[in-house]
Amino acid sequence: MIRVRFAPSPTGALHIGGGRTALFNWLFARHNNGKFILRIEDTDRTRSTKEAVQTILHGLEWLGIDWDEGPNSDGNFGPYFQTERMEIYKKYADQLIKEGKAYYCFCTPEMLEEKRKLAAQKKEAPKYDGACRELSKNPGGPFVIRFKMPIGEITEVEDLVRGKVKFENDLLDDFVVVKSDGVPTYNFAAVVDDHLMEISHVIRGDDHLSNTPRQIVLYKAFGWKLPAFAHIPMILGPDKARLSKRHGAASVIEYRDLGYLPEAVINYIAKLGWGYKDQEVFSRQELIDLFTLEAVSKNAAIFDIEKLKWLNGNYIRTALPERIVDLCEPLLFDAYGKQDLAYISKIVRLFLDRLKVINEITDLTPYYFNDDFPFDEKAKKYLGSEDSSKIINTLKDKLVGVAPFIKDNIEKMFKQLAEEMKVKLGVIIHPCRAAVSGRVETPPMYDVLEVLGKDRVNKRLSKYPQ
RNA sequence: GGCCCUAUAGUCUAAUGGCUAGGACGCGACCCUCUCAAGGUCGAGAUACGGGUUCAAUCCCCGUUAGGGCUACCA
Repeated sequence: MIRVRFAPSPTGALHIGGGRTALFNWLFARHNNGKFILRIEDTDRTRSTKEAVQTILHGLEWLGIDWDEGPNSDGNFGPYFQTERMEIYKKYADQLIKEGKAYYCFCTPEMLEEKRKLAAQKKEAPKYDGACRELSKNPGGPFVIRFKMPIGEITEVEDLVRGKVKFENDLLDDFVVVKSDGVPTYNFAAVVDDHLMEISHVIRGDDHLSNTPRQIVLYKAFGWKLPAFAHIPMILGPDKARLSKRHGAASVIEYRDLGYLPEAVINYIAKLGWGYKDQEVFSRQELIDLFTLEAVSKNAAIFDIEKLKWLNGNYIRTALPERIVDLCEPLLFDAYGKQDLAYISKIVRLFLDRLKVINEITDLTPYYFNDDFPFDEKAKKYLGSEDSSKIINTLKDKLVGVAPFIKDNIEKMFKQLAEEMKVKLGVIIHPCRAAVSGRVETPPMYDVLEVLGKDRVNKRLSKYPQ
């Protein structure tokens, strides 16, 4: 049975990188008819919050990544919050102590900090010196539990993405497995949980590759079977530094709020570090069908917002128009007040080919809602001259006679007028566009006029000198 | 500092020990056209550097450089 897990620590919203780790795990599980488990690693009690748990859950839900076991959907391997598993960790820590594979360490953080500084000065590896390793007497006071790293051995990580990676145990510390407050550290809790939850494949970020030997050594100490490991490359910002808030929106939910569709975000992050032939656009089912760890790339990828935008525009164009209308509606209400829904629907449909991001809709549409919309400098150039005033006046007179006021009839009228005036269509349309929208860029003029309606159009054209 | 990972255009990637190194975003031009989009056609643009192995290296090996990660009583 394939069992994988996504194990975020709830210290903030679901990050793009976390979202992709979740996605790869989820795709791997779904592809193999396995289970996808969500485990909350909240052992950092100072930084973990309940709110963060909720935002992570919402982020996953928005992406459509559902979990078979985890918060709100219990399986047989819970609890799925690490803070609710404290007795379990204690039991296994005690076992290590009893077997002489771990020991109590009474060094204070201050002492350790001092030693680290000294080592740095002497340009030596800042590594725990094993002071408490063979303590005969208990000096009392607070203590941590350290793992007794087997020295003189090589620990090999067999990674599904990177191949074989070797580490010398001697370079690894006697790392802490239980903190002085009795809470296990990440490396210890993850191993205990992954074993107990029968995780078959550990798929996680590259940043954990260097931690893997520490975990393997624990598996060995317990005599447990190793899971398969797959370390996927990191996502970086444009400056090649680890993607973070500094680079703009870094959390999944922010992309929702910015006007991206979840399927676009899924498609984009799936392609970041994974690919299938020359294909760019994948449905969710295609991703499940085609995803394999073998096709995961080894190199870190830079998050490219432009490509995400392109994909998003793509999905907007292929989505059901009603859905896009629904997404635009609250934004337009917010910007321009409550509006007639049928009117909104007509407007949004004019912009389906023009939106890359849903939220752009408000900036594109002020002239549909206000008569004192802003005027571009370029648009002004089409107005004010004697010629343009004449054109607009003539146009206004002709428009009165167009009935019903629909684009086919409007088009006929424009073409007739152009012929009568012996000018090209553009000569009439450009000033008209400027007058009714204040812009030089709009959807096709006949559509715009129809949607605006005869009254509004007439009113706007009337503003110009007789 | 030590250890580990990575290296194909600005970005994401494909490819084989042997064709003009393929695709996508972005960029430019053109077509379409009432403008902007969308769509279509075309174009510029890459194997980090230096050594090997080989008849032949983007691919295999070594080194350098660059970037990233770990080196916490964070995860």
